[in-house]
Amino acid sequence: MKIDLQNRDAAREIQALQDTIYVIGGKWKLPIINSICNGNKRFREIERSIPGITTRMLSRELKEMEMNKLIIRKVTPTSPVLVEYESTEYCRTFSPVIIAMIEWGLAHREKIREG
Amino acid sequence: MKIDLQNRDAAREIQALQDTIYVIGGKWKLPIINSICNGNKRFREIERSIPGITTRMLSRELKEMEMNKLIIRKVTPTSPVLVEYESTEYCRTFSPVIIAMIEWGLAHREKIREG
DNA sequence: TGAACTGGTATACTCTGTGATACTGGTAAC
DNA sequence: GTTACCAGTATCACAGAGTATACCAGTTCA
Repeated sequence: MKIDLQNRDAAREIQALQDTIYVIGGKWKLPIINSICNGNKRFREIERSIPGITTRMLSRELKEMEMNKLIIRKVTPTSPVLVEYESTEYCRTFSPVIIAMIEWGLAHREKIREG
Repeated sequence: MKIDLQNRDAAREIQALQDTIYVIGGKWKLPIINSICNGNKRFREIERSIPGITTRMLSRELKEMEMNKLIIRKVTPTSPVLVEYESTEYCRTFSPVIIAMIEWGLAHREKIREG
C-alpha cells in the first residue's frame, strides 16, 4: 500500500467537504440559517419565509440547531410566551457557503429563462 | 393577503438557495464533482478518492449526473473498455460553492483542534 | 362569539437515499 | 492457476428524512 504524498491535499479537501455536508446536510438547515440571518426571529415568521417547510420539520431542525449552538432560543415569559430565535457567530460562518449557493441558484434560473 | 414588497428579494434568494440544494443535494454529488474536477477520470479512481462511497452509489450518481449534463462519460472500446469521466463547463460552475464548503470544513476542523 | 393568530406537539405514514454483500466477464501480473 | 485489477450490476434491507393532518392552550381582533 503506497501513500500518495501528492494527494494528501486532495484528501484533506474532500474530507473538509464531507464534514461540511455532514453539518448542513438535508433540505432545510441552510434555508433556516439564511432566514434567521435575514432577520426573521419568530417561529411562524421563519416558517412562512421558507416555502414548503412543515411545522414539524422546522420544529425538529430548530431543536437540533439549538443543541449544536447554531442558534439561540430566547423566551420572554409574557402571556402567551414570546419566542425568538437568533443566529450565533458560529452560524454566521456559513454565510460564504450560503451566498455561493444563492448566486448559483440565481444564475441557474437566469440560464433557464434565457435558454 | 398582503404582498410584502420588502421581502421579494428575500423570497427570490431563498428560492435560489432551495434550487441549488435540489440540484446538488445528498451526500455524494459535490464530492464526486470535486473529485472529477480534481482530475480523477476513472471509475475506481473516483471511488478511491471519496471515503465511504460505495460502488453502487457512485454508479447511480454518475448516471444521474451524466443525464443532467454535469459530466461526460467517454468510452474507448479497447478490451477491456476504458471509461473516462470528464466534467462539463456547467459542472464547473459549482466551484465557488465547493470552495466555500471546503474552506468552512477546514476552518471547522481547525477550530475543533484548537478548542 | 367566533375566527385567526401564537408556538409548537402528536400520530401516522411514505419513500428513497443509502448501505452491505455478492457477483460478472474480461485482462494482466506473480 | 490464482490473485487482483477494471467497470460496473443485482438483490436485499433499513433508518430516518420528510410529509400530512390534526390538535392544544392562550390571546387578540372584529
